[in-house]
Amino acid sequence: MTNENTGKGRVTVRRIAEEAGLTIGSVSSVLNNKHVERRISPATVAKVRETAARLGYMPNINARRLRSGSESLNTVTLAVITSYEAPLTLVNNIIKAIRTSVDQERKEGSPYHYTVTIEMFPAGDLGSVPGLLAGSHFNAAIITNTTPKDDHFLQRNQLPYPVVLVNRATPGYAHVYEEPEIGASAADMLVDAGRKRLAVLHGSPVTQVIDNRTSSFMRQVSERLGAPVHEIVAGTLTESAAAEAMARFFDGGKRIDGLYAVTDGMALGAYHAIKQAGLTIPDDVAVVAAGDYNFSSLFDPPLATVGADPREQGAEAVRLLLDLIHQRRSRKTDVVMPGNPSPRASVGQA
Amino acid sequence: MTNENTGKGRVTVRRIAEEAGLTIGSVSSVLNNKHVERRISPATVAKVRETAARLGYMPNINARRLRSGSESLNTVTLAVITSYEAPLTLVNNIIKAIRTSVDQERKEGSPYHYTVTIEMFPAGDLGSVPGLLAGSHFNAAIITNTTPKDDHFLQRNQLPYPVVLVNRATPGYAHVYEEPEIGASAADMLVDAGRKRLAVLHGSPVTQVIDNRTSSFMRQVSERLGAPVHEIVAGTLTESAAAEAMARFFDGGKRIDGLYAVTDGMALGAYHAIKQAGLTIPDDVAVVAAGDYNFSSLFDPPLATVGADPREQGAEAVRLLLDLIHQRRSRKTDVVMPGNPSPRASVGQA
DNA sequence: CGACATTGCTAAAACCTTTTTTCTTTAGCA
DNA sequence: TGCTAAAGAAAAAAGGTTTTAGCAATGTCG
Repeated sequence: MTNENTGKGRVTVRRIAEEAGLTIGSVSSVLNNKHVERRISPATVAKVRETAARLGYMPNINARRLRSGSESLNTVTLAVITSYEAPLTLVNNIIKAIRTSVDQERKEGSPYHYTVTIEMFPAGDLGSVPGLLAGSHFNAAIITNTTPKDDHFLQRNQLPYPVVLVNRATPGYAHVYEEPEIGASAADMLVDAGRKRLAVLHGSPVTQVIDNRTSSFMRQVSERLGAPVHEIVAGTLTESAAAEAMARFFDGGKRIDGLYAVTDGMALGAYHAIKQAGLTIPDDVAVVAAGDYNFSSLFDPPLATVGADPREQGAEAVRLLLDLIHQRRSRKTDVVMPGNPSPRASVGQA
Repeated sequence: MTNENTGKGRVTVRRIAEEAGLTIGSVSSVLNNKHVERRISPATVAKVRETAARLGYMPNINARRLRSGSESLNTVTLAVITSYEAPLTLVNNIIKAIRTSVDQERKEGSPYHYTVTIEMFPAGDLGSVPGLLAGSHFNAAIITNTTPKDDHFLQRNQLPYPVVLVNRATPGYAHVYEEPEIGASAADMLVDAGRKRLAVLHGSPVTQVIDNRTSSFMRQVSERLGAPVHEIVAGTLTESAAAEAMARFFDGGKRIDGLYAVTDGMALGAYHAIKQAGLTIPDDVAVVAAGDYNFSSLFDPPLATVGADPREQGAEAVRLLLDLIHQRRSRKTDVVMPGNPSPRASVGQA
């Protein structure tokens, strides 16, 4: 049984009321299971239920929340906005950080309720997020995994609500971003370990963060070695795409002794391809990656990383956003996350 | 500058209007940047802006969405509900599946707009999710990572809107769950490889899925070997907790030749501990895990898994939910995901 | 048999916005 | 001066829902 609502717009309580020959109020009482206290007769209850089911009634959540409860008065809607293609690990950390902070506030007696929504956009098309410009869908947002194109969009259109960008700095917004020189630190690790023939492994989408990691690495290598860097480009930022790209690279007969992967997930893929090619880490190829996961120390051999702790980064972004929302201007408006180098066995360090 | 709203309830446009000696309509025009077309004087614009900023105005999103746009008429709010403690990998897959399905529908001319919200609850306290019983916050939900306690809650309180449980089957709900016998398949893999001294590695929270994986493994081992199974319990379901628990186990002088990890992330932790202990995989210890990630084939050695593809599982849950929402009853109401065994090197198979 | 409850429903207010319509002032011009 | 036009702001309507107050008919009881 498909619903019988034939094109006359969405089914509302009013529509049900008309159809059933009743008042909006009575219908509402039944639909909210208040028919006992409101003394609605069983026959009426049945009729309303039947009609609602037949028409495929779906309540308008906005109207419902608007009307009911002082609770709605203090509801703040937060959006986490990310591109489709990017890995969700950072988003996870942000979501968890939001829920943690919010619960904390709650315990401290804040009257606010928070709702968290997720919006995704095709990389480069941030503008397609509904309600983004008007602010009609949320009160504040954390935006991440943007491409340079998206950042330009943000610069052209100043969003009229509190926003924290987890990304490269963009004028006019609060932001949290990892120290830009982590690619350089990675280069240092490899060069200091005596490696000469280096490669960088990256892929699409080329978000600002990825671009940053890549370019600072290449710049530093060029500065210290004066040698070119192999650029190995995977189709996506996934582990398996990384493995494939590396395998292709080795099949091409190319040889390197040091590799920088822009995410540690990609490094895992690279590990596999390297071992597959009969090479050892770090003796034949030293590997270092930017750290997104928190378990790269469990790789075999433990993976050297340089990078900001993504959990800390998520927490910092949320802290910033809540400060903006509550107009606590005492706090700073942007945060650079230090990229702690963790030299580990994959570059020959204990 | 903290906002000056002193406890008189939330700041609304009305409040701003009073404070500024204007009408609601004028205030609204300014706040929506319509002051040019609506011919509001610059002085008034400034006054409104100043007042809004001073009071810390935050628009009521529900009221805004209710009023503006036919778009709001066809908005469906979907919730993804999960426990805090559980890993978000399944949730990721669900979110991505939602966005994909929804875009697909969109292209096919569906008039609906979808909003996705995330709700989290402390494991065992599903009831604390706001709006859960009344359905006042969303039109439909996918609920996952529940504990047995949560499932009882769901059974006692039938939720008055479409719900898909990603979990063990619960009467009265549509559900997607992985084939219950995957623990048994894992046991078979280990026993068939000639392993006799087996252990299972799990941790909190003990969701239905985890419980299922564990108990079917133990049952099958007991049936086939008649021998007891070591139960190694990690603090959480994370990689590092798994590594620690395994290290403790080995430190206790215990010896095993086969291990079943309830998630492949935990298997990664176990790998590390096993190698740390000077043992090799699979010669000394064969390892098999239930597959949550999609890169376990890149582990060293490639990890044997039995498990449902989490991407497929997410997609299936979303398909089910949309069917329920649109009352397409032709489709089935529950789905059992087959647990495809992937024997790999970690159990001595190519 | 009149006061009073109970039943089952209707009517209307309220939630907070946005948008459209209407009204009042002021300015411009002949 | 008398009229029109423009500017600026007020007023009202609309959006879907829940809840409160109330009304008419019927039943109960002293």
